[in-house]
Amino acid sequence: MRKSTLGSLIWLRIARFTHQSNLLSNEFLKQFGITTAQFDILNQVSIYQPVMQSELAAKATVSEGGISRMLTRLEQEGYIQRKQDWKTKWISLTSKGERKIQEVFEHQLAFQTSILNECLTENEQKTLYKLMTKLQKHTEYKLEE
Amino acid sequence: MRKSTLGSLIWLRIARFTHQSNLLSNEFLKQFGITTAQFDILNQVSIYQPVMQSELAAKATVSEGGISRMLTRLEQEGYIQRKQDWKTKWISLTSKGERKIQEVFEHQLAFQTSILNECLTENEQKTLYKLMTKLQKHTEYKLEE
DNA sequence: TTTTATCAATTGAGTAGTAAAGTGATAGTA
DNA sequence: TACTATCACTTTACTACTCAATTGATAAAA
Repeated sequence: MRKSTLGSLIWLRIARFTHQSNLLSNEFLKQFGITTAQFDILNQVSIYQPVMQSELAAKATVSEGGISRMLTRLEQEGYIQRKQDWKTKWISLTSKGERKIQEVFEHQLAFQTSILNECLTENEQKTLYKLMTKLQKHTEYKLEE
Repeated sequence: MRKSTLGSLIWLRIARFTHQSNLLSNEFLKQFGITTAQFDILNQVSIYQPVMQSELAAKATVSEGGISRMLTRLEQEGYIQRKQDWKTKWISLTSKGERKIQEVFEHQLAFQTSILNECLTENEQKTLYKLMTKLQKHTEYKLEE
């Protein structure tokens, strides 16, 4: 039918996993009234706050337009605040956002950990982590070119 | 700061890789006048044609509403055709779609293969493929529950 | 001083994903 | 015959992503 290479098969597997895990994650996060994308942004903010929008966009590998709109929504819902300082808006979590991210993070962690533990041994996980790190760093480098 | 498990770190790595590889793929596919999502659908159609919409949605793990709109666009651009047979629409590629998918597939294959080859040895790729397959099959099973 | 460049953020148009409600034809049942 | 269920698909309303054009303020140059 159609010839493939090991590389393209890996690519396909990862794509499938990601798609499916996103469905699972979204379903899981629904109980917290938050989407996967929103969780990612809140998580980044909690790590780097106070952070300017453009920097946050780069950290989350999202376009500036995208971050602008997401933050507008997150601000409306009271999870983050934007402090305008000259032309820069400094983003940080509100206490509501702080509480939300803490709560979700605990559950999310348990959820992801259990899925991995259910199908891979600790050694396998170590190997997978090592290989995925190599691969991810490489695409990161490719993107910067 | 924030505690993590091996499982959650793997999850994060894969998410990052996927996000970045999507950016790369989209950029790459732009020269063929097609998006990543469209390529995925055309690829599935080429494998399973003639296929009904709902089945295609399941194969691509996309909602029925989503597939409906995507197919409308792909039909407008002349890549696929929908033949109504009672209440079912049978999807297949036009010759234009057939040519496009062939052309893109060759390049896409070379592109993905080279990225993997640039950072992992053949043995590492074999291991990664094995581990990712385990993980993906597991989430697939989880989704069906 | 006025003009121009630059920079951070926003906005507009387009694609893509979801859930949920709506369509329209057929099949089964009262 | 009429009523209801079901099924495949479409539509609507929403979030989220892209790129490209725009805004608005300040810094640098004429």
